[in-house]
Amino acid sequence: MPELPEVETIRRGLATHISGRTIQSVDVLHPRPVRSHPTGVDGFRFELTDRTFGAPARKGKALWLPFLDGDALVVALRMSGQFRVDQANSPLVRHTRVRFHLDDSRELRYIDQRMFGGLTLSAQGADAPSELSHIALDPLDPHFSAERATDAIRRRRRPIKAVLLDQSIMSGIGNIYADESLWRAQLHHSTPAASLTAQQVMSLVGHVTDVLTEAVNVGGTSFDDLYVDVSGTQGYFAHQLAAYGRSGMPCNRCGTTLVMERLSGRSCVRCPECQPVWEPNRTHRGAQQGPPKIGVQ
DNA sequence: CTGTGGTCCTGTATGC
DNA sequence: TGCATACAGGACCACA
Repeated sequence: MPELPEVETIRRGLATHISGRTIQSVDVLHPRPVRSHPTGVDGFRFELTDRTFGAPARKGKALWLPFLDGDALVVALRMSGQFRVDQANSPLVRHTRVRFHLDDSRELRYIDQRMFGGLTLSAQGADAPSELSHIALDPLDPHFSAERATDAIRRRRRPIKAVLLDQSIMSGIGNIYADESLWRAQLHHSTPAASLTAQQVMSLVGHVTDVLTEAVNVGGTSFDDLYVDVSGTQGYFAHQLAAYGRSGMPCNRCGTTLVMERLSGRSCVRCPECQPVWEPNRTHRGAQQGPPKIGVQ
């Protein structure tokens, strides 16, 4: 569920609350989120105890919590994972799965309704966990290059939305911000990425960066309690969504009724007027001409 | 390299 | 009210 803005909001919350804190003990309330740990639930509890958190980090939607000893806890929140930092004796919210008892009479709690997510101990992963090496830079990373991302996107012939959702090309985007970015760029989700001009893709990458930045600034998008920050507070970007969740409502640009469609199982909301179906050989070059030349000088 | 569909889970909304 | 079905912010896998 959480996309980059939500994960970044969580990361910032954790940075202020758990950096420098030592884990005194661990309770695993459900084994599923710890399924990747080779020595099981008991091994996980034992190996996490007595470690001290450094500064939480993020790459796209992936989060990791470095320990001062050089290892890290890699977190995949997937659809419904979240963290809370609460007083040790405060009531547990529903679906609390793992509790880390800290040395300041508070607890870091991992909550996950659907449990698609999980926690993985990464050996020597404090700086750059190998588990995340396949994930590309996200648009808010200081080393991100819009030009390189544009080249990588235009090398694919798949539908542009599928490319946006592919975390190995450019990371951080999920279904919400993909629809928002495509609406801003006035592109249809099925348009083959390779059929777009460099200018169009540069513009799209710019819109992606803008949307993610604006969403981070208001704490992400909350529709319900499935996404809240580490204090339980909702984000406010839902009020600014132009496409996602607005099918049947008027387009903010032209007033046409937005429609919902599907692309390989994911819902897509678009404006039929502003984001028309892509036709080969209409305005831009066809995908059959092959990928653009890239990386030349 | 593509696209599709199933899978991991739980909960909610909708329709009959 | 009960029951069945579809769908949900993600990502991985097998398969064609």
